[in-house]
Amino acid sequence: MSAPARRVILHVDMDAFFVSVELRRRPDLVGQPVVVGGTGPRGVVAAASYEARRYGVFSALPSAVARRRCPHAVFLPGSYDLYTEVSEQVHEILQRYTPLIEPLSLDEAFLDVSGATRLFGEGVQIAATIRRDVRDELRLGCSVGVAPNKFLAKLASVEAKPTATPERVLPGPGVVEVLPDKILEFLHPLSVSKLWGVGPKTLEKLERLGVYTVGDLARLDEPTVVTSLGKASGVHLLALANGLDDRPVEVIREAKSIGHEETYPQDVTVLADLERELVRLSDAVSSRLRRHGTSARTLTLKVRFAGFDTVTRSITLVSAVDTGPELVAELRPLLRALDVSVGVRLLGVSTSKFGERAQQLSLLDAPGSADEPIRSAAAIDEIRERFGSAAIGPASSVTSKGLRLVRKGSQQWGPDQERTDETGRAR
DNA sequence: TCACCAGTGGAGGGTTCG
DNA sequence: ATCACGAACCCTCCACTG
Repeated sequence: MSAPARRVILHVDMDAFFVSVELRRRPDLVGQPVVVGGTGPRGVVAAASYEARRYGVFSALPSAVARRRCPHAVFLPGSYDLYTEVSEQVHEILQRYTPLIEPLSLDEAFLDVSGATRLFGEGVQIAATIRRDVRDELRLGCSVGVAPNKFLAKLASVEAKPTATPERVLPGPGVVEVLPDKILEFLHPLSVSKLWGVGPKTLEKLERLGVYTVGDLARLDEPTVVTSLGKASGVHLLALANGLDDRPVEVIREAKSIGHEETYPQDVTVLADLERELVRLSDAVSSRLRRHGTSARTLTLKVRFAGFDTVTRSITLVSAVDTGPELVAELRPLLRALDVSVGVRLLGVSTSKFGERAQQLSLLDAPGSADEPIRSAAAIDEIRERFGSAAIGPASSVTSKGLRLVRKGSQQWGPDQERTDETGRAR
């Protein structure tokens, strides 16, 4: 019928978010290289100030490398709860301009402001207003991309950002718009690696086809691209290369998997220790499942060995489960089937294929029968709710030596300095 | 009985993103 | 010269069904 209305999409991206939040309470560090992230030898950088970026420090870089590149940088461990809180404050500001917000992470969001322009002005005007609000009210900087679709808005926000060269930090324009009639002009000169979905592996494949820029890709025919990249990825990337992206801004995205994984300060070689860790992880994941009011049919165990090679082992059940013991019962055999003698650096538990827990059909469900684990799990959840999540842990997460294998609390960017040697025993 | 086909779903691995 | 964590999505292989 009628042509689809032209969309106005914003991509809002906080500048060096975690670092900027820290600098609000450490004004003495403003202008210095500051790094937030894992502090241990196996940690990674979560965020780097633009001054640190001058030295080639960026997020996901191993902390050990970052230290070498920028020894005089200030390293901070990071406070995830605070970032979550500030992220919500940013979200509240965005809410003033549209309810159509799709958070991408703590520091990024898409906004569909197509219906807001009459009230608040054109896209760039809304973008500038948001930047002003965030700066004045939260003392934080952000960059905004404006475009007819999500993908172009994201590329535009990159152009809007400050840049760090070895010599200095250059402020960015803050807001960049890609006008509908300038799309290909903007897009085609860009390196194909800027496309959303083109990582190192895909880039290699594309370069084998002689593709270096987005324009090069746009000139290829679909069969060629599909043969090289597969059906789904090929079709999608080709559309992007032509500036086409009709994915809507999705306010609510249902989680499709819930999991938890941890890297250990030292490789674990003792199966019994890993089984204890399995109990801990299963307990944590099942608790989150219940908090989401769901249960899972597919359970996946992930093991990263000392040599960094990684395997997953999964099992799909007939009916969904949501308690720690149930997860452990299914996953332990999968763990035992692996040879862990080389050492394990990471263990993970993930759940997917969510569904309702199977109803108890039996007429014989006396107390102490099949639904008992459900009730005790609910009781544990209630205690955690009231006294904090550290209040209860499975008894088996305490080793025979009475030592917790891993600290409580979140392990967001890798293990801290190893602490098992407090006892004088490395192991 | 065999070969093939289409569809579905599980298992395992891989890639990408922030 | 080391490499986190959480999640989404994709691909390939395979078994099963009709």
